[in-house]
Amino acid sequence: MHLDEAKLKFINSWGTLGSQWGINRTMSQIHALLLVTSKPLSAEEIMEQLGISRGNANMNLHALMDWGLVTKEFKPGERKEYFSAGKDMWETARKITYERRKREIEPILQVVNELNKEPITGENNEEIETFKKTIEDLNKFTTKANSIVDKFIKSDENWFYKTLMSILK
Amino acid sequence: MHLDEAKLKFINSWGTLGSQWGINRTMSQIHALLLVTSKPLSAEEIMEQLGISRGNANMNLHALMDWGLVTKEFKPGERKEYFSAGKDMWETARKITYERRKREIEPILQVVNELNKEPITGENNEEIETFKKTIEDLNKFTTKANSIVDKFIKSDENWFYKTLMSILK
DNA sequence: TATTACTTTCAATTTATTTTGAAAGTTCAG
DNA sequence: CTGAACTTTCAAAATAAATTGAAAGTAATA
Repeated sequence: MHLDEAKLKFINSWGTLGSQWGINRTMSQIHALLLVTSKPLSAEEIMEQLGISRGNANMNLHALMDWGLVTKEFKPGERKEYFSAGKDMWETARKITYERRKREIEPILQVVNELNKEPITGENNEEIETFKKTIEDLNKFTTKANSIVDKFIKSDENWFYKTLMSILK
Repeated sequence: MHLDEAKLKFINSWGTLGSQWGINRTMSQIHALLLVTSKPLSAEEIMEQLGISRGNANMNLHALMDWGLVTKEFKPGERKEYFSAGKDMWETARKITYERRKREIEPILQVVNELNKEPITGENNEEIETFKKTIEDLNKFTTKANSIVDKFIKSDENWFYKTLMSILK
């Protein structure tokens, strides 16, 4: 398969996946494009290669920089900004995990913690019990999941692979 | 806080979260409602409590049954269908993980495996190398992640907590 | 200061997703 | 078979999210 075709295939798949993750398609596509391109690209080049507008490119490049997945670079003597994606998969995964935790786990913990503390009043005792039990279980589970993810985010690659091996054995 | 208020708060938060996960809001809300209700509810009751249409309730109840999070029940002598959510958080998490893996990890693996096998042709060797390296790394990483998740899905609760403790220590 | 070479913003448009509700379908009791 | 009690379907409407592109903003240089 020719490189251009392969790149395109990768970019499109990554884009589709992103959207199934609640990440917008263009953002993932830009990321994919930068991942498989050896040299930094300018906004122009990205717009052209993906066929998107300037505004769209700009917004999503900024989102990618917020996530820490893409960095801005300058070429000496040039005014234009160039962008490139970190190529270390381990770091990339960590950063994505960090952002997803922020959006997916932390909000659960917040609500569930709050509801878990508060005393619940009402007439129907069975309902109250069910409610309290559900919230309590959810709280326990989420807290554990959060710790694991946290450990992962803070860990280094070697620790991860070592631990992983011991789990999978 | 009164039970009704607490339930509402939980249902709304769970709904918002769902949507940040790429799961539709109503689906999560129905799930939340059933999670905190001790007795099975009919479609009517769900429609009424969440203020949604019959079609919407029906579609999302089916989605929840597809995920294995909700089951249909019949009351003796009644024609109506009643629905309730499994209350075991461990099982619930496993089922959600299973579905998410299907949508999030498997498609990456498929594309990346395919691209990894195929020889890449083209003029620019540096670009080809970058491409191959990225795909290869991604393949390794995703394969590992997939194994872990798989292990989690197939494991039982005790194994999980034990392993977890050893990781978190 | 004015010009040039860019980047950023955002209201308007387009596209995608969700929701509705009425009609069609099903099942069962009589 | 018929009607009642329900469930399912799906085209149309509503809502939400992403995208555009032109105008406004910024910063360096002459």
